[in-house]
Amino acid sequence: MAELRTEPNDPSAAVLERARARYSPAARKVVDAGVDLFAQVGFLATTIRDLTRSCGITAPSFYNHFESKEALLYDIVRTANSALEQRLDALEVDTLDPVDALSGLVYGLVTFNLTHPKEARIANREWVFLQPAMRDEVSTHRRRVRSLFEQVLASADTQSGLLDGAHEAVPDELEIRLLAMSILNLGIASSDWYRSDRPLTIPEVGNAYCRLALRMAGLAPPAAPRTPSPRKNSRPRT
Amino acid sequence: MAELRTEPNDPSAAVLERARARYSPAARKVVDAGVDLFAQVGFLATTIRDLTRSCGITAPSFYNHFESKEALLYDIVRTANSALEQRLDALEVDTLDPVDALSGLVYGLVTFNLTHPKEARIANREWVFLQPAMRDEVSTHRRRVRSLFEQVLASADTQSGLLDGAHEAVPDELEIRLLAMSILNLGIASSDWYRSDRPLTIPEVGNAYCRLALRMAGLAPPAAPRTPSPRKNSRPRT
DNA sequence: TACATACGAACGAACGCTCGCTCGTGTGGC
DNA sequence: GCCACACGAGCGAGCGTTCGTTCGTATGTA
Repeated sequence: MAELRTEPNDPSAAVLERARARYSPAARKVVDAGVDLFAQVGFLATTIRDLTRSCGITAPSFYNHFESKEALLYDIVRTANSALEQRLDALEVDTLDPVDALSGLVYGLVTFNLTHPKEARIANREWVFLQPAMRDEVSTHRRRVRSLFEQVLASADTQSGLLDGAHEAVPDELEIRLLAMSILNLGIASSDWYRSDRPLTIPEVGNAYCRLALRMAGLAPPAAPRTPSPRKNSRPRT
Repeated sequence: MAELRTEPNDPSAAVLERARARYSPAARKVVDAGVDLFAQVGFLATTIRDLTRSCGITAPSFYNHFESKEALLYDIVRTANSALEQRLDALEVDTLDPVDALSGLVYGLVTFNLTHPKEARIANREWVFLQPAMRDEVSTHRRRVRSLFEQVLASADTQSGLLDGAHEAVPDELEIRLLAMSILNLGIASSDWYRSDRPLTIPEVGNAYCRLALRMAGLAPPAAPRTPSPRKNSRPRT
């Protein structure tokens, strides 16, 4: 079970904040500007001069804080990735039943992406511009997260046979990977349309995506939704 | 109903091919190189010199065929968009029941993206680098496609009340938009993992995504899948 | 208190390079 | 003879980055 966490609401926010404490105040400004610009116009379209202008220094001063433009991207991506990974690992999904495990993963993923939409966008879309060595490391992290989802979906399948892949030509293993990729993409897409000034709160959207993911996995009835069971403190209900 | 179509399998391939007939052989080579490179490394990371080198001409010769690098991107994006739109419009979804309509849209979207993965990737990811005027036009096309999905999902909801949004704080309209965005993203994601040398054929994947979308919309039972009804010629079953 | 030292952080100037793109010219097939 | 299409040369602009230097402040020592 996962009742050990102390943060009541969003542990990843604390993780992300702590990771940023290692920057000096000046470097922190640079990182913030990088997060803004990389998320808004992309890594390639962002110039050092754009970046430094938006935080009140000149281009050369950038290199007092980071080795290169790419090093800044790497810092941002790695920080976001490990914050998400810590959050999902803390769920200890292998101790939960499939419904709670999948719900927890989706809720954690979606609320992370909505709470830190810029960091999430960069981690999801811009990491491909890193050099192969760094990119491979990032790739490993992403694969680890994906395998969390696949593991839960596989155990949901073997434990209760709820997936309906058997009636088609699609093997279970591929159906599971397809499902995992799709659900992960939901989380990425969520931050594309969500705006914090909308009528929905982040927990509400998180729960909506949980129901959606359960339906996708065949773990929830479509027309007569099951009454939600009492939830862990990490996944508040509305 | 939609029994008027003549192409038995993939009408969008014909549409795309016809659209390319307007290019001279030399220009066609340039377009092909652009499709390859824009899809592989992105519009910004592709240089005119990369592009022309890969099709055997020099950089200046490029401008005998296209006004600018951006004009080439615009051509590619617009062609792909209108091919997809023609394909989905031809379904005449408003004459179908919700299950067939949603299945047809998802099947059309997914098989289009898998048949033309490079064009789809460009149309989905690179169009943002166009100037505002062109981008707005592309935006309109994309909104039109999205509204096709929203319209089908809305009619599915009002006709049969299958969506379970009512039991939560999420209004139906937002639930529908969330669903539409999610299903559209499935199609985009599909071309990220599908490789044609895999054991699955494109129609198989298309049907897998159909079942997934139906589950997402609450239009199919999760554990005991409904036996598929006889299908239109535009959506072959395995 | 007073001075020497060290350091974080900023700067202007400029480097080498590549970008998208243009110009004037050559040339081969209808 | 013409014209579509290729070419080499080269443009101005902007890129990421480096360099040498300065400024202000904190700290340690006498």
